[in-house]
Amino acid sequence: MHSTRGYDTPLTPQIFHILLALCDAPAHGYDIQQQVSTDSAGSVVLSSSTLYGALATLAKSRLIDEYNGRPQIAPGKPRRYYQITQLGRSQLDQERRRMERAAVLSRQRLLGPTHWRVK
Amino acid sequence: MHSTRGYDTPLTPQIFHILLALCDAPAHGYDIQQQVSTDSAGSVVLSSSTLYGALATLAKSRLIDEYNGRPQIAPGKPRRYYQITQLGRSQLDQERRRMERAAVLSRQRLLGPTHWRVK
DNA sequence: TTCTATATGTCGTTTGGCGATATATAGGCT
DNA sequence: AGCCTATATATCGCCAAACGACATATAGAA
Repeated sequence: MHSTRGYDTPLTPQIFHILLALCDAPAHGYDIQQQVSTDSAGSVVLSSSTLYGALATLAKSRLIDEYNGRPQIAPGKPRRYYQITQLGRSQLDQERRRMERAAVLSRQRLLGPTHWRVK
Repeated sequence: MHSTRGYDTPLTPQIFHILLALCDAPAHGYDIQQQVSTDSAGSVVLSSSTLYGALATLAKSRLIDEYNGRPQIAPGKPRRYYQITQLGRSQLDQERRRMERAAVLSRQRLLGPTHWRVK
């Protein structure tokens, strides 16, 4: 019950980019969606179903915290804000290390060692 | 019909590492499993169900080709070998570019610009 | 002969990603 | 006023991906 195994080990590209988008400052859903697109140069485009589903799971596994922002001026639906936790940061950093390593390996193997060894 | 959407857009870490493992030379399943573990420094460990399932899907979407190797010496089950295709290489390279960009961004945001800007 | 490593596979379940759809507000254009 | 687009949040249901558990077979070392 309530397992909440939470996101662990390697993060999916989608989850990685959501956490990356929250790295500098808290944001609300729509902001995250835009940020992910620009961060990934258009290669990761989150549908709203993916986005809000992922945010709910991330909150349950405590990689992010959610809270209500005040509705701007007039009464209306309060925006929901999300911020990354310390746990979220460490997971993101772990994934960052894997990707850095993987990027180097794939660069060597795809482009050849010629591009690596200088002079 | 025949959709087989095939692996596109961003690759999952698992699929990425399988393609990476096949980058230098063709290999059989068990080799790939070992290679992925070492390539990822233990952060991606493929169960056999994930491995062979993914290999079947990759073959169907033509990112890899499969063929039977001769059973070594004595008669026995022929090993199944897998090799990456040109399409597979381009998909891997596309993902490599995304990861390189993402690695730089996350490094900056996690470690701060201090580590980036020199002097 | 027992144990471990090598080697390949299936089955059933859970989770993740996403298209379709719904709702609501704000601002600009005609 | 009527319409369009962007902003903003959310649910439902489908399908594919990931994985634990299990099954099987060979070869070599202890």
